[in-house]
Amino acid sequence: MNLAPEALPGGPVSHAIARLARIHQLLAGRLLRELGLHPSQELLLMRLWESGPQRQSDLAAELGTDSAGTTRIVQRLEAAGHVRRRPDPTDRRATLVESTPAGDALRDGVERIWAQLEELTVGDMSPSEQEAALASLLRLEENVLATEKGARCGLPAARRGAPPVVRRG
Amino acid sequence: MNLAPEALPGGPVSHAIARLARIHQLLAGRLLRELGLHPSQELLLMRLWESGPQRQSDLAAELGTDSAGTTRIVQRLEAAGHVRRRPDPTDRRATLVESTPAGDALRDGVERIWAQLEELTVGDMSPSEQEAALASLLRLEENVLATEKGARCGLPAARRGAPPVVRRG
DNA sequence: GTTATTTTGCTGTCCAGGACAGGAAAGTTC
DNA sequence: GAACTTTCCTGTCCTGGACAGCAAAATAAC
Repeated sequence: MNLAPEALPGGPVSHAIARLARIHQLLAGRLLRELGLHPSQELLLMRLWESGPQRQSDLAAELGTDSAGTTRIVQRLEAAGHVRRRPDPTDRRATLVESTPAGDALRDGVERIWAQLEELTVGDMSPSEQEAALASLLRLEENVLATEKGARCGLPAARRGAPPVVRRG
Repeated sequence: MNLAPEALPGGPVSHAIARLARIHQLLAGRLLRELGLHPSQELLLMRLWESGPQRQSDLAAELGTDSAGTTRIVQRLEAAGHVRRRPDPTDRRATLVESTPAGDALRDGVERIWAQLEELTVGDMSPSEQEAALASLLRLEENVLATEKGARCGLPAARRGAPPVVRRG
């Protein structure tokens, strides 16, 4: 735990991640709006396309939100006809969420958006540069994920005695 | 404009960015909550600490939000006493936003959070790995930023004839 | 078998924030 | 002086995060 190893000439990596995160999500969100999808809605749909019907609790875990938030995202997608719910035959508490044909119809558009984003992001980089960037990103993701999941080790368990200072604007 | 160069074995870089962005912002947001700051509030404060008093329009540009959103973020920070506004002597339309002593007092905590985040994110990486990751991140940020600013060239100018499909949950 | 506990999902509430429309005031251009 | 632009504000609508509370179903304990 070397808390201040040595300063990198380009600033902390976390700052670079944060800046890239913000700008990338901004851009992705704008592109996605063409399809009438909000980022969380698109993310949920992508999980369904990748892994088939999912229980809401699993979707919630993957989205990083609680069950309440997931419920509403699913409700909106359902109202739009992109998603359908059916009871889980093995557990009558649970509901399985699956993409409808109308939802599947969005897939081409979504993939086009991602291809566009990919071109804008790494279009001018050589294959080896792209691979290096990808390797770094995966490594960073792994680390953050380990913290997020395992957690409780180095983390001060945020949200304990944290007074909400800035409220009620 | 080679739109589909070759598939990388680890998936598109954009997907990796999106995943890292989401998980990193989630983690950063949780840590920040200890200080009672929301991500945008903290970002705005950091800009003030870095560059001194700023006009709201400049802050809006840096945050990527419009003037309305910036107004409210500033209002909340002002209500909490972290920020003060004073008229710009050179332009009576504009207001300069600056950090108050109470706002400055948050700086140590914020930097502690970032150091913690840095340790969790790159703590197990060698200096050369960190430098490589940073270089990749800066390169990606540069590309996305170029799209975001210059824009209008390859971008279909999102939000033109984009029907909001999923609403009114 | 009955009771307690946990899991799962829903609703309500509060808040932050993104986007849009509209408007007032100050500055700029003609 | 008139027209236009910039800067900021307000109001409105929507999404989403977080929390509390609740009902139904499943599981564990007795």
